[in-house]
Amino acid sequence: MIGKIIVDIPVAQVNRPFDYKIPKKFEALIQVGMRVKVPFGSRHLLGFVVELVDETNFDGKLKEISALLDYQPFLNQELISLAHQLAHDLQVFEISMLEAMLPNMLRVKYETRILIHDRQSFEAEMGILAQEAITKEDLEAKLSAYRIRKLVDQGIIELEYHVVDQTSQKYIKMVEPLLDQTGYQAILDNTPANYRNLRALLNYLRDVDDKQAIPAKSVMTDTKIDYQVLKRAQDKGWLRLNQVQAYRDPLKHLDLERSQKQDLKPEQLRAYETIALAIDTEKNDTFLVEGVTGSGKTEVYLQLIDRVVEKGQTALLLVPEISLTPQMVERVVGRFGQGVAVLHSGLSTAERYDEWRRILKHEAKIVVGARSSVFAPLENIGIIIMDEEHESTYKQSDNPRYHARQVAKLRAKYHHCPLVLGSATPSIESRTRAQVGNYHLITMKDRVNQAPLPPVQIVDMSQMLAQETLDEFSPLLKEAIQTRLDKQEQIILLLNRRGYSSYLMCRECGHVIQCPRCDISLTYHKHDAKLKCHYCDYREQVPQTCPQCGSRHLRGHGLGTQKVYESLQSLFPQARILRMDNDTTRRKGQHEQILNQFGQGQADILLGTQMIAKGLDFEKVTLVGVINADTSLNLPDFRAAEKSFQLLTQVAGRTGRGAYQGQVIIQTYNPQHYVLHFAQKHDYEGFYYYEMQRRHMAAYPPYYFMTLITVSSKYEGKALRKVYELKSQLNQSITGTNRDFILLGPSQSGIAKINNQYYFQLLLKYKQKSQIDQALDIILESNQSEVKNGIYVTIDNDPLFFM
DNA sequence: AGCACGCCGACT
DNA sequence: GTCGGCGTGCTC
Repeated sequence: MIGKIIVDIPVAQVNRPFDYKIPKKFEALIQVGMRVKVPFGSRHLLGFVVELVDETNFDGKLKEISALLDYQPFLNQELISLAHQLAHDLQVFEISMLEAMLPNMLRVKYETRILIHDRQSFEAEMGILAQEAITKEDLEAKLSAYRIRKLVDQGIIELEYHVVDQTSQKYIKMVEPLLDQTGYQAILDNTPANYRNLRALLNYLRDVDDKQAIPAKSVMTDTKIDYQVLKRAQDKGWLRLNQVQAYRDPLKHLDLERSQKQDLKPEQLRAYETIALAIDTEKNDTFLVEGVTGSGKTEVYLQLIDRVVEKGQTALLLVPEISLTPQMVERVVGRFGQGVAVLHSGLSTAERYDEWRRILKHEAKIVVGARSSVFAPLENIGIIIMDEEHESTYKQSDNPRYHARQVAKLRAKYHHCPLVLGSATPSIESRTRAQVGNYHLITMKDRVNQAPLPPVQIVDMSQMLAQETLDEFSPLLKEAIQTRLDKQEQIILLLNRRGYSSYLMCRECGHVIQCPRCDISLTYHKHDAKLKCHYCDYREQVPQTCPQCGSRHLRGHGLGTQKVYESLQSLFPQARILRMDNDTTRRKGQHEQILNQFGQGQADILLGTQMIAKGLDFEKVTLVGVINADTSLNLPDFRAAEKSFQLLTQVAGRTGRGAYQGQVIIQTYNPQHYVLHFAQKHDYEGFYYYEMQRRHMAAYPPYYFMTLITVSSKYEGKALRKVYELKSQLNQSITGTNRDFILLGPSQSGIAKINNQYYFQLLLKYKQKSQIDQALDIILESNQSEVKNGIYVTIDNDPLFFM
């Protein structure tokens, strides 16, 4: 028996399976997906079994697997194959993909221990008496590598390589009563009064309601007896003590209020039935559910999951991290009880590991979680649902840069099950797939509570300049705030502060200078007073006056929450204001705490960055104000419009949820911008068609695929040399075979220098991924040698963020 | 990634 | 002859 093993070294040279002999004693136990310890070169490493075969092509002497680290595999065949596929698609090493799938607890540590065989010679060499345990570091500090090797050769010491597994399980002891009420009473009657402890225990056992196992700990505290007494009781045959694996149950504090099925409204019912048909027929269809905020998508999801579970299958519900609020979790757990595993970033590594094990043991049939739970080891999946599918948090921002949607698609295909993508504002890419018929489009236009979407007013802030009142609040917004304060209703104020790069805007006409080639904003570089394009490296001098209206009021734009908070306080001294941004939510749980405070009416105004736009549902909020819509509109990113539209639509959806009529006010220097025009009318479809024209004209996704290649180094010259080298390399290897291909750059990254590293990038636009795959693989491989020179190259297919 | 192996130069 | 410092290439 031969095992094909991927070893734990993320480099190109060993990015393939290695064959190992399986010793007889492991043959019955070993399975694909297990972690094993293997000798590799002169050390021992962790490896993953990816295949078990009978023959090898290797014409050397095979080594043997030295240990199994798991009793059962943590990854099944599906996930092993998925890792292989994704490693290829994402241009990462297979081992990186495998490790990204697993809970961190399954990572191992490597330790080198030193065994001293000839203590006398060793002490003579060291010049001191050897301590009991000497570490490799101690040794290396004292002796040169040459000397150490000599000692090993002479057999004076031996280096022992260990792979240290970190998994731990929590066990608790349970007491299982073996007799019934009369049985215990009978024994009690025959037990003398001086056996105080035994009598206490018998009393306790007699009165236990049902004869289910009870944690030994609670028996002991309730009866004030110790463990020895329980042992004696076991010997007498009164009870049985069991060791049971305990889970660190992250849900145990939740007060589970059983939530009931709600009746579906006609639109919901239609969506439900369409998708249910795919569940029943096990059809791998993708549905894009385009439903306005409040259209009751979640209820549809829950009922679909219910149907899947009834059918004996499992379900995966993906939500953005930020939506994974206690309310959301409660809603799902409340409906399905303990059969739900919840995976979110708030879990400790141990808790995550426990949830993972519950899934493996089929104790959890429904998984709710953020991005990485797309790898949950569910079997026989009947539906995968991805809520808020447009959210950029579904894409991992560092290697492996997978998008949960891409993974979900592969898994749904494997399981022959439907994939449901839900959003009020679908990503342009997904909406396009629906347009061309790859996805089934299901639209939900009605709000469940029949409330109309709130009216949106747009305020032109450039008018403010004339009035010499350069503060952040227009008269209209001020007045609207005052009205709500008087009526004791609540207000949400959005301060748009995404992105770190600055741009230049005319404060009189709102004009922002664009790249003539790329149709995105130019970025303002202070140090050399230039405007630069981050896609194609177009540059120009910063103009003195606005090219559109001639005004001299050109400014970089950016407002801090603190500053706005202070203005707000001085304008409305009586108002109770809560601030929510990265500073005030850094600590765990602060985010929820602020929301709870606001929900309980402990504040009048919630002022915050994008994070307040998501998923809040507060009935008394009747005013939403967007203080500066421009920031996100002018990001140097071709998706700036799309992101802005999503943000504005989302934040507008925070009002008018209850019985009260809502109102939305958006302040901007660009009142004529098409995004605002469509956002005002809550017109996603209109926005979609307009945006598609723009993408078409400027050759952006979904008309072209994009890949971003970033080169970084401590030395500017090295990075520059490399990036030009890559450019000519790419031009050579691709242009010949495929003319439908655009290579932009090199350009400086938005933040040219972070952590003393210089960043440069190339942007590839192309029509067919297969035609650039090879070129990218070559880059990945050659890049290996460059790491030694301090040059780093990263490849990001379909980048969501441009620095 | 580590580590062995081999070649070279420096120093007892 | 002994030691240490690199560049190269391999790991089932």
